[in-house]
Amino acid sequence: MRVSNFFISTLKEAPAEAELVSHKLMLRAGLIKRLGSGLYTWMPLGLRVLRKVENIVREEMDGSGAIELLMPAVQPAELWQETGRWDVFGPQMLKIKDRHQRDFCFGPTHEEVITDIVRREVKSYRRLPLIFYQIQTKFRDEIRPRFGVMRAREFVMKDAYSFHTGVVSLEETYRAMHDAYSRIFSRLGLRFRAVAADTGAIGGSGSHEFHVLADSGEDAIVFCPESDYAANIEMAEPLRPVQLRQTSDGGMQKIETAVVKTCKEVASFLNFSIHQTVKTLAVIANGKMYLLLLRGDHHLNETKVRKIPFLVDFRLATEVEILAEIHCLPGYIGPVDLVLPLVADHTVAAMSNFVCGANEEGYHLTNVNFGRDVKEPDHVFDIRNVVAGDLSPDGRGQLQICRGIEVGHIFQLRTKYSEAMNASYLDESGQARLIEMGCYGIGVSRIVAAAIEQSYDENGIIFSAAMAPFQLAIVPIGLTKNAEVRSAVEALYAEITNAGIDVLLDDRDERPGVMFSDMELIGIPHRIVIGERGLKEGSVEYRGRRDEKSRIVSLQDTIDFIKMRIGED
RNA sequence: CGGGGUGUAGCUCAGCCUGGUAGAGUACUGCGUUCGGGACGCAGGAGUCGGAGGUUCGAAUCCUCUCACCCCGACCA
Repeated sequence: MRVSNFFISTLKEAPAEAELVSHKLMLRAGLIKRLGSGLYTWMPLGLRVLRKVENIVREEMDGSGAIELLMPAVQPAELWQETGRWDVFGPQMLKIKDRHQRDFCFGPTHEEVITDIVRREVKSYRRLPLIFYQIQTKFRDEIRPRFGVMRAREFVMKDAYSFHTGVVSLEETYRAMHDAYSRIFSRLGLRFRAVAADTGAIGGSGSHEFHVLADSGEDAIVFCPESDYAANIEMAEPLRPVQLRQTSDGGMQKIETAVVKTCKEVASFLNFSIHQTVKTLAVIANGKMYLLLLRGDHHLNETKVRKIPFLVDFRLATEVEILAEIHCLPGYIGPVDLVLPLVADHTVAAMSNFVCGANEEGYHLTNVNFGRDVKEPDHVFDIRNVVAGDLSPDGRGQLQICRGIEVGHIFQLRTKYSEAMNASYLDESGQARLIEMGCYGIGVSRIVAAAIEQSYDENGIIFSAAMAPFQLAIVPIGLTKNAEVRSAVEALYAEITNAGIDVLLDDRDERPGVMFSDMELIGIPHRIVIGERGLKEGSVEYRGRRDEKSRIVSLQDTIDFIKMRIGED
């Protein structure tokens, strides 16, 4: 491709709207253009990158036995009403009406449509298992779209759905998808990690998220360097404490702490470690108040709490409710002398001689012990987020936490949709059975942003060979003025094109600095410079995008050298 | 949805406080000089100052409303 026949539009300065590195670079390199909040045009250069990602995804899906189809982006409301998700999905779903005032949505996902297809098409166990997938534009009306295509409202997703006669077959395909995803992200040159994930309302037995590792990631992921344990922070469980309580001789004491409220403040005010403080959260579930007990430095994990049967619909109590029930302001609540049910985190249940609120404004209690000063917790659960240093649940080391960008998610759906939509097959004995299902998503457009987030320098994007819009840039010096340069460039360009290498020839009449900067900004992995100076010696210059310096290559060897360099990617 | 901020040329921004003919850099067009890391000179095109209403002889500037965009938050006492 010649630049003169293509379209590149780079910017020296990033538009003010962009915050994240990848967002800035994608705009500066002219990969994307913003149309509205969370709506982006993929410019020709960006589209090439997107297509490379799509094709790798497609190859690996095809190679895993998945069959591509393409479903409509616009879906009738009736299907969503069947599964109850028309209301459940909420404001994230873009609902639209046609001219007859019939309800539709712009598909945020396609479980309903594909299940509808399969229930009509598949009647016999002989047709199963089946895996369908598509690569398609989705729309989710995000609360706050941000970071360019990272969290856009309209985005490209690969979504796959599998159908099975039983769990064994489902688990087999689930593993095959897990492996395919690992191959996809490896081929794309990404540093990633698969982590156990919460199945949420969908339920089912298994779910994994695939995260590209990046400090700017929106998700916290927990892993154990000593073992292969890795989980989303929603899911990760610390090993339960085994140490026994050691009740001291000293009795409980009430101490004036005045305006000091948070555990951190109280700990430093009383000169205790924050590890000796307990914070008490008043929550309401089913119209009843409960007290959740956490160690001062720990954070409540809402997902875990909602898995406790009587706290499924919990919410934090309001100040008014707390005043009515405990007669004290938030900040000074404690479990002592209250009849409310106590739900303690495992860590708290093993604590002794701790500090907590005195249920009186301006006062806290020290040296508090379960069984002596306060009743034993009514319930003990894991209700907190793990922190770095917690022991891994497999007992094989300390957990660490890092940031990730979720680019893939696989689910064992089981029969949630087949049941709601009555998708069944006849087994060998002629009996109707529900189809077991799995679903598997990849955020194709998000991958582009995530990859940049993971690989850039002060000059711009550094694309892996697999994702780069072009493999090689040819930058001629003096193309229009020097006939020798022109003929050498044309000859090499023809040769490289014939060799099937994706090459971009910068045939603009620009100064060299402009061309160098642009080719670096857009992240092309390899570059050849041809100028009068080198041609006199019968040589050209080569430089890899990550290289410190150029190296001289003889003109005759150029094609072989390039093939070799690209082959190393 | 709550809080904060910003809307002036394709992009980055000044001008607004203290009302008086709309600016710079960059990008773009033409000519010339340059030509191995985002050149220089001269000339030029380009903005109903987000929109509506109001105050005023006069509004980018003051007031009211509205829209868009960005950031933070949306339960962690």
